[in-house]
Amino acid sequence: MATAASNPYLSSSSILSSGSIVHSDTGGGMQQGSAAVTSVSGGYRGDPAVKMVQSDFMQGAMAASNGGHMLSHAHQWVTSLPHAAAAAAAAAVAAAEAGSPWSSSPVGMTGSPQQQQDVKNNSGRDDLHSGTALHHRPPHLGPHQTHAGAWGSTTAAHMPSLTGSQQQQQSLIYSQPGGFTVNGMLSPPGSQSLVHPGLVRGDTPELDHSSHHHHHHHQHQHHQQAHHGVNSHDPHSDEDTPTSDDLEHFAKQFKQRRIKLGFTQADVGLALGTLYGNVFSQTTICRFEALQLSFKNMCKLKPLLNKWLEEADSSTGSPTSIDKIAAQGRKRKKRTSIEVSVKGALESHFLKCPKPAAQEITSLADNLQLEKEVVRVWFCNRRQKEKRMTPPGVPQTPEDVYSQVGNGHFLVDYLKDASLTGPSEPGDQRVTTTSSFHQVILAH
DNA sequence: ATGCATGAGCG
DNA sequence: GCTCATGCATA
Repeated sequence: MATAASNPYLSSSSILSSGSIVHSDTGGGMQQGSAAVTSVSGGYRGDPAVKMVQSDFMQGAMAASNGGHMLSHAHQWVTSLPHAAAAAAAAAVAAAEAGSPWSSSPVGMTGSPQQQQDVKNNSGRDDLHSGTALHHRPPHLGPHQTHAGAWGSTTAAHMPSLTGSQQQQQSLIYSQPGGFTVNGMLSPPGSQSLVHPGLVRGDTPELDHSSHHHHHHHQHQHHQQAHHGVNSHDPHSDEDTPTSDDLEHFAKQFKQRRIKLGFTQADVGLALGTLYGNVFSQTTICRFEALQLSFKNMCKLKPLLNKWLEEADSSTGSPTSIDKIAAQGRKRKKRTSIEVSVKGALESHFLKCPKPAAQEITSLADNLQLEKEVVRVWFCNRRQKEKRMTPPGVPQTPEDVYSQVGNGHFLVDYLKDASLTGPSEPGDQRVTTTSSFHQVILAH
């Protein structure tokens, strides 16, 4: 079933029987002549070996260098227009529930009844501490360090300097809307009597991570540190603002510990919620470990994860009741799957112009037969991707594989360039930086 | 692990 | 409409 290509944000129109239909789409993996929206193949469900392909990046790069496609596909679904058929199912589901477009729907949803169990369910971990225990009871909690708002303020104070012109931040402070956990127990939204949000959050992770400072990094002396560059900053920035190396190291270590302890990324994300009231998804944890977040974001999460780490290995066996977080409510647009060939085209355009004007997007969308919105979002995501710490397609351990690229820490440098660009930076320099990076990759 | 999507802020 | 943080859905 094609996704609602012609009807993105659904119209509350048709009323279908719901669930079943929608399911056939994703579940069966069957598509009837949909265009770009269709998923290409269903190949390897669970084969870890094959999954690493950085198709997107590589393809794009190659396409660009070759001057087009690297693969000449016989299939040209791109041409077939999904239009009509598409929307039906999606619309139906939503319609059934509420008036609002993406209203939640207990039944149909987009096709996946389950939340997003990820890999975790299969991991041996479940067996270990079955049912219970993803969360460890914090041995200490309320008592110490009760700097209400310390988190936000502290962070806020430093961030601006390193973020430069564009990484304006928004939410440095989180407040947990629903239930949060105090001792590893989930408190219902209404009955969080024991501790008030402020207290929980007052647990400034910031200080935490610094106190936990591990042995320091190694070589690397090239360049300045990732942050303080343009701004008058305190020399000891090492304390509060981690360097790229710090982050890299931490991330690596974190992952290792996590695995050692038998937790999945999802577990951690959930635990963070119970510890701080900030739940994160497997995705985010994963990206953190892979350094695929912005420098700033990495800095923000580090303290939290560090805290979790401490909790995790300190409380060897004090499992507490576990809980699954509440389901999320709203409806989401069906994920559009873009054809490789189309991606290639988008990539080429991106290389030429990372920031196409609205009109250009429109024409592009027209040519590729994609929704304008899809194209727009694609570019947004693509740009965002450029800004991440670790460029796609790069092995996690540069030293091992691409050591020739200077000092093996080229990523760090890349990072610095990216997140450092002073206040006066237009913000497109990253592209330049990355471009050279691309070439480096291609060279191999 | 990652692609496409959502939404809050900020012009 | 962009940037950013974040995540559902998927490969």
